[in-house]
Amino acid sequence: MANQRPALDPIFHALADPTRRAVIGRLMQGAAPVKELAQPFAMGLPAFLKHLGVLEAAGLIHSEKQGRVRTCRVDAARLAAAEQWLAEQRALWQGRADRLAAFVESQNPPNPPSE
Amino acid sequence: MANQRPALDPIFHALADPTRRAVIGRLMQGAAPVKELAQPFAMGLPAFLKHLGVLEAAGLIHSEKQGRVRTCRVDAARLAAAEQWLAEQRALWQGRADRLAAFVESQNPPNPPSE
DNA sequence: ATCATGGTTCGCCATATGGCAAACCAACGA
DNA sequence: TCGTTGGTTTGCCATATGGCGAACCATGAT
Repeated sequence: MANQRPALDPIFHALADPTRRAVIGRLMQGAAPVKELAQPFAMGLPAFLKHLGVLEAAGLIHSEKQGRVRTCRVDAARLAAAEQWLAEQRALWQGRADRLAAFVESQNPPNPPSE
Repeated sequence: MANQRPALDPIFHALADPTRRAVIGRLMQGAAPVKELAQPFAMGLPAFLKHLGVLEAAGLIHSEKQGRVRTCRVDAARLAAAEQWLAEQRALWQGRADRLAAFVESQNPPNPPSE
């Protein structure tokens, strides 16, 4: 389950777009063909296919074509890789000595350690 | 506490670069001036300052200048925003009907939701 | 006053990104 | 067979990104 570290660059890049995040959100609820995925968006198919290409290049989705319909599904493990990097950073931050001090002297906390 | 949802686009975009992620990782261990942050990288200062600008535009870091030294510190809450989005997606995925079915299939059958 | 240091700004360039329109291909369905 | 549907490919364009070098400030040290 703890798969090797995939390239984070393309993963984060793929997530840095609302269209692509929406596609992820949709696919998290189940696989779907391209047309259905594209339907909520105003852009044309070519532009949308580029987004799918970015997602697939990042390994966040896989697609399979049967007949003339291409069905896409998400690869949750790749998303987890991004989440894991973030969790690691947070662990670093939480382990900091000055945070401990700041927590102790919580007189006027403008940024409490609330995740 | 429940911070409002910052724009995810610039956050993920800022993270989609190894230089910027390294800066984050460095700053997670404590604040640092620009020169020290830039030192590990091969690029020139102008290019590096652009990276800092991207990070700061995303709200991931703040910087403050005293004398001629600019000191940067990280804003962990912004990172948490990205982490939270990912966690939400994972929750969606874990709640999926077909995943539930796959699990139930080997345990006991409460009620299979149709799709 | 002068000089070194730490940043900053300013053009400039190559490439990547995100979008379009239009033509095209491959499978259904009638 | 022929039209429709679902995707794909092919230019093409505007803007953004990531890097450079060089000139430029402002502060701290000598």
